[in-house]
Amino acid sequence: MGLAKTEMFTDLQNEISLFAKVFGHPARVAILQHLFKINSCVCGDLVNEIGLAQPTISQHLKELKHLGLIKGNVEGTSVCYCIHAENWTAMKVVMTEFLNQDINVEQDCC
Amino acid sequence: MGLAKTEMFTDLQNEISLFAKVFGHPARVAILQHLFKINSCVCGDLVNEIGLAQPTISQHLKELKHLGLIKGNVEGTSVCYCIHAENWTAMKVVMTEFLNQDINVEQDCC
DNA sequence: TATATTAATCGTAATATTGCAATGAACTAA
DNA sequence: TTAGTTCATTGCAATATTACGATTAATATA
Repeated sequence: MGLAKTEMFTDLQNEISLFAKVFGHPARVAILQHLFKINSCVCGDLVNEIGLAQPTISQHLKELKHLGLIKGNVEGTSVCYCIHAENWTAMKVVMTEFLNQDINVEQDCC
Repeated sequence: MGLAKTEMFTDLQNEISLFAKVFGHPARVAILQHLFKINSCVCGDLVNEIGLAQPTISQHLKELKHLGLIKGNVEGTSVCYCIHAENWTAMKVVMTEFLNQDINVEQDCC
């Protein structure tokens, strides 16, 4: 099928999985790391930095933008992409809570 | 292609994306939450709890086990699955560092 | 031994993802 | 206007993922 049955899960479970999915490709991880590193970016830089073709980078940027983790401002012929700080923080709250589920658990069973 | 070009990324970038990918499906998120909640589990419970067919749950468990986030002990005819505490902690270190990239960044550019 | 239970595996269908060449759209500069 | 630059979109091929029915393997129980 290739199609997740999202209707049988909670909104939170679906939200977590959507954030995780966008981090589930090394190119998008690399793009985000680069944006954090230089704190401002245009797509051309990323093509040179990462090594995938321009349409491929553009597609990954689109997915990051769709989730709100980055924003892009047109500046002449180029586009300035950067992290969306508020949305990143909001995402971090959700993901951190998921990752920290283990803190109140006593012991594993087996 | 459907095939990530992992060779052009760092080990850390690939590691992050592999962890994220396994969280990129709500069923696996739900399985992990359930395992944390009851702190011990057999597959049959998960089938009832989550609502997907038994082979589907088994497949998701396999992926979680493959990454080391859960472990399964055979107990008679059933299998006791639980969180692999050490590996979960190790994963959390990697993912938390990735999520906290924003803490030392001054301001977004646009 | 025969039957039941539990979970893994196999096989397959449907859909999603990844990657890129080709093209297009928007702007800049000569 | 014409040519160049930059990035988005389209279209397609290759591969991955998701889901489940059917089956198998392993164990338990009558």
